[in-house]
Amino acid sequence: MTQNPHNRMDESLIALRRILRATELYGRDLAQAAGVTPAQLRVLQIVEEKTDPTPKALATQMGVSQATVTSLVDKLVAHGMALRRASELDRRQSNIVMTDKGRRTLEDAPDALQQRYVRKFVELADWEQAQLVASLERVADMLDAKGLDAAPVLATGALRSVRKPGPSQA
Amino acid sequence: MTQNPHNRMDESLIALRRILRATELYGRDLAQAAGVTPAQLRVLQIVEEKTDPTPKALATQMGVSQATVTSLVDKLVAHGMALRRASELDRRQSNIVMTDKGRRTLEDAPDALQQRYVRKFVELADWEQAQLVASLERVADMLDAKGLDAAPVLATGALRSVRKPGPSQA
DNA sequence: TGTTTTTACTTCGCAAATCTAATAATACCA
DNA sequence: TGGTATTATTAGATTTGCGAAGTAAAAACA
Repeated sequence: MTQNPHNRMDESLIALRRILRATELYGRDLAQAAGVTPAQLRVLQIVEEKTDPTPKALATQMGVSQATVTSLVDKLVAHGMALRRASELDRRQSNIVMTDKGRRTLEDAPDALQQRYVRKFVELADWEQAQLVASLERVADMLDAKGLDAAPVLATGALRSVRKPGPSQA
Repeated sequence: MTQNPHNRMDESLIALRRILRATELYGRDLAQAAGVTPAQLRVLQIVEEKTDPTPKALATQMGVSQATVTSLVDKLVAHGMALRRASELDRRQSNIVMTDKGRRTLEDAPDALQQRYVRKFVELADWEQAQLVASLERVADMLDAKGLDAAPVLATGALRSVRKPGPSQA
């Protein structure tokens, strides 16, 4: 019965790749619908969560350089979704503040991938949910995604353009 | 006992995000070590798998435009890892052929993420492996990564630079 | 056969995400 | 006070990726 271990290994890798790919593709659509790119959306999410963080804090949380944060924030500011407020405590710093428009974007945006997943997740039986969580955490550990305090939000944030995928798409 | 469903939802999303993130970060290191970027590496993998595919085939498989493939192949050719061979059957087409150097790169490269995962995977008990596969496939289905015939290879291929992450990295 | 359409690939220009390095302002420490 | 460290931005470079336009070859059609 039990199939050989090699098959299983491949199967798990394929499933992982599918997950990665799905997230990537959804990220594009999501960004397209919301008018912001995945990376920008991630900034909004963190701004919401941490309440007016500094660029430094954003960089740390996202695991990117400060220069990258500067450019992402630039775009959000240009879109009127966030603004920079000079810190009074430390004048080197600034705080990124979300505007109403930013908040609206954030509310509308994450629906694509996340809602779909959430919807299906809640349909699962109790034990199935538990099983899934256990498995996912196990895989995450195996991949050694050290203790990043990841927010409960899906969003690759590694995509480039905001357009539709390619021609192909079998 | 059974915790509330909201927690579990969050936990699963967090685990997913960790998986995504780990893959992304490993992709960078991997590419750095191998001298090719994740996207380029993916091309090499497909070239190996499908044996001298056309740019068109690569584009389809990867889900990107032909223009993108052209530029990726350009880089591999520049690195001496692949070359274009004019097709004799259809002179509009060309075949991407891997060089020895390309093959060597491919052999050395995937060790980072994949080996780590593989190593841990094989250590698992039989039933655990089965469980993991089932869970991953379930999640992939939930995310609706439609029938992409993903190769059993991990590689985000959505990263930009080849350098180390940012400064931070809590 | 000759014309039209389709297909394959490349070139070009552009946008986004990132990085490194440099710079300016400020904070902290001794 | 002077030197060092931190914060943010700017500048410049890469890489992935797209679409549009162009070219060449093959296929379809009349």
